[in-house]
Amino acid sequence: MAKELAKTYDPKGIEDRLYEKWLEKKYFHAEVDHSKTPFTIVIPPPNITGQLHMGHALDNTMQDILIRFKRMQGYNALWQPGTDHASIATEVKIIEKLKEEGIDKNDLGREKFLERAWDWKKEYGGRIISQLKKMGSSCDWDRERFTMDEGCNEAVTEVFVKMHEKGYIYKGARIINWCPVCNTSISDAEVVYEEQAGHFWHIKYPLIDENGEPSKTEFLTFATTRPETMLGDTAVAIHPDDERYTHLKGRKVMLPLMNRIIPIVEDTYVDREFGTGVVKITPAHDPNDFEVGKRHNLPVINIMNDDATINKNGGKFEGMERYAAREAIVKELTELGLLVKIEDHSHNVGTHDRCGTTIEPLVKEQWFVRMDELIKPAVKAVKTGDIKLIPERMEKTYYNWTDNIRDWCISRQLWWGHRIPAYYCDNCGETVVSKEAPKVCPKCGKEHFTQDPDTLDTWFSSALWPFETLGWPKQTEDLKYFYPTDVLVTGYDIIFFWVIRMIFSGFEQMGEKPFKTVLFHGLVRDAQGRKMSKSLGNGIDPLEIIDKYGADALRLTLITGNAPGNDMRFYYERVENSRNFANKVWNASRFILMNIDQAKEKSDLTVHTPEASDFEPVDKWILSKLNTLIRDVTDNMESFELGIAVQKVYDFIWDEFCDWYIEMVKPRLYSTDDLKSQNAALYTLKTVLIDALKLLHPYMPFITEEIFCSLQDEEESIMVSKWPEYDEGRSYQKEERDIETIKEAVRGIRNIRTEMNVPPSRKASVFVVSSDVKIRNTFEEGKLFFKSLAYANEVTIKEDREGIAEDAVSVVIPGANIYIPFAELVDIAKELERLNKEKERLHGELERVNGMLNNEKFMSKAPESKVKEEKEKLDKYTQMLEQVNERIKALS
RNA sequence: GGGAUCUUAGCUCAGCUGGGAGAGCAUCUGCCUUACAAGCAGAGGGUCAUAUGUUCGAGCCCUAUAGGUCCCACCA
Repeated sequence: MAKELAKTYDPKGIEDRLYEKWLEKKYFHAEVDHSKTPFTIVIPPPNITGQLHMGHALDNTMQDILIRFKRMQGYNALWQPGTDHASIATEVKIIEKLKEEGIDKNDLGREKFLERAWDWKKEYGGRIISQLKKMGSSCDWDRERFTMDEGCNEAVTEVFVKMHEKGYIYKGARIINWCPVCNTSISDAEVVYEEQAGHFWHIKYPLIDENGEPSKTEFLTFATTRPETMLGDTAVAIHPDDERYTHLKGRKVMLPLMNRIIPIVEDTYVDREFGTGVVKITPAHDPNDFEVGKRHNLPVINIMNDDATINKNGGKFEGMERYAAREAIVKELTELGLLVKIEDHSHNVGTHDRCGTTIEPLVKEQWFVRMDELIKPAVKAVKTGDIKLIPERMEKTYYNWTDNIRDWCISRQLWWGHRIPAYYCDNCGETVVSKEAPKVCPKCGKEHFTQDPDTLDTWFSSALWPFETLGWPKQTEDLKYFYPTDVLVTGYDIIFFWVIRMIFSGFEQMGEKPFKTVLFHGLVRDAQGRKMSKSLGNGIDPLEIIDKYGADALRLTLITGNAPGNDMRFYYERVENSRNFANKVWNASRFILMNIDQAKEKSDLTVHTPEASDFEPVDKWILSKLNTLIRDVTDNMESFELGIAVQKVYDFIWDEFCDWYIEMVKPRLYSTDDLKSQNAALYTLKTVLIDALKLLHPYMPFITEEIFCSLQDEEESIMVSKWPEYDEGRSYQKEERDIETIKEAVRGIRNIRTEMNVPPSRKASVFVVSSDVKIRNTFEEGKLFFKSLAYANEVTIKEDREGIAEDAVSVVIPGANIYIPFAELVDIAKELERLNKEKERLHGELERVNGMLNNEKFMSKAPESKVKEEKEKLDKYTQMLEQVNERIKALS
């Protein structure tokens, strides 16, 4: 006995209850099973500081769709979940929280700070997980991991030590990006450039004359956007071929304010066309200058402290904040008459992606990963198609990065993260990189070591995510079975941070790609197309949407109306539409359940598999349509066209199934005359519904499960049911054509009635006239439909139009004329006008078809099937035109 | 400077390998038809940015132009 369903679909309560059930039944859990093919997805681990936002909602919906689809297809589907410690993001949050309590990070000390961090993790780390569950995510929660859990720590140390041994990881003093607010180095990928309005200060340095004194008349003028860096200038550069400055070769200039004599060097880095063709060189504070400095053996003078104040190398400016120093320096230069002019200048300024602070390029000792060799297999994998990126254009973005790869700065001056396994001998300073602290120094034999205080870039551990979560460095069965994973689903915005790093790490550590396919999605933007952000306050909370419309509606909204990899706009009308669809599915199901129950009550009919002969054409029509749908949807999903696939299911359920099939079978359900026919109708309704629900389940897991359970007598779950398969034997071409003909006739009649302003309450006789016996048979079988769908009270099918009122309204469809005589209708002029319009349309069609068929080139070059198609159209339109002409003649 | 991408109905967007332009929302007209008014039946609305080419045939492919968005580089 089926359960009673509520009148409108209310997801509240239902969703949580079903999710609990799934968890209890362990449907999400995957174990190694060699009788099945694995299908694996690792989740992009959300930050423990995180709250679920629309980006997560989209990302996880896509993954859940794929996992549920593959699970139903019989794969051993594993969705590996977990969270990311998110080094800097979390550290910043904790510092903020400490600040509220009036505590300074440094006063607290490293150990206590880390205690607080772990407390934070305990408190908030689970929050996003519970939010993912609200989305319906079918992750294997028994396998939940954390990038700083024991196994991941082990993996990170293993990789660091191994790569150091191979020379891929090295320590060196190089120019790095420094965030003076976060007090740490950051990688190139973490720098975002912002167009800012600034100035160009044209400054001149006095040349040194033959007496070794600064000249009062000879100067060298150049322009800079950061005058304060002059304190660290160690040269001025010109282009070797610049004729304007040939006479200056080998000479020196006086660095004002510092009173330091610095050389003029020649370097092709200088662009002669730009500015005055002269560049001041500050090796310690500019990446390009650093390179120039290396080429000319220039000293590197660091003038800045870590907090971006001027240090002791800045002379009297020591202690000043960088911008204050800039002002003071410009002022002094002006007083000295060395400032030539100030221009407005807009330029790109590097800022820290976390905090927006302008970064300072500084020379510091840091740990780096050498990239040139590592990247090679990662490039090859994409080039050869071993790893597929969807959409394909992402490959260009990928190569753009790999072609210009630079060494990766991985050390961070932070506390929350994996501490670098490098130890320094307290006695002789020897560096030892090893999994554990060394007992004695290999160099001096002394015992005391201090571990490097720095931690690793958070992406260093997430780069290992696809295999560390499966047990690596242990050679587990899980690893052998589930690796490489199948699909990675993520936003295109972290292709450099994460995707590329996972790929080269996979090849380096595992000797195998981490995943076969990367499915990229875009950003979810607000209704105006702006990025959702905290500062704008335009973010929409997915949990609020779930609360109001249900997780299914949210999921459907996020997955439709958007091409892969494109950004999408989120607005409420779209969610409402999804919610309405959920309700549509709900009510169609309710209707079917009601009728199954009523058949039982009234006729003691239990729905069962009918005899083949019990099926009516309309049953075969919808079964055939469903069959095609199954094939198309499966194809689309297998090629990751998730939005297209669900759109087809949507259209099928709403248009074909609800608006046509259900309406067409109603008379059979309401009459108890023919139980065989009624059974066939009920059986078809139920079968089609169940398969449609299955196709829909990956997208809308909750509502489909709820209905599925109501339809099944035994306790089951749709999520472990079998994915429908295309069945050659269920393709009914003739019935498809016949029902389409009837639909066309019904639509024609409805159309005309509306045009004639005939109210639905006004029933009319309908005559179908066709000289073709096959068409007459089709209509004979479909007679009933005109009564229920086209307001007919009587339907007559005839070979000719004898006996039908002259002034009857008519609809011309291919192969038949349909007449509706209205007693008082008589606007013949209007009817003629309509027929003439139709005639014109048909003329147009014929013109087009004839154009093609009379074109020799078309006939010789177009594929046969296309020619045949057009010939059939020619016949059809010719015939229809004749019919219309006849009518016009009769009425004129 | 390099690259990607977009320009399709009033709005937001689909349109997969070239073969008669679609959806949702909005608008207009009828309907409380016993699953659903979160619904049903209909209607209007598009020289698919512009220009060239390739092709029997172009929204789709080539080239150019205009405008928008984004990514990378960072000329001090």
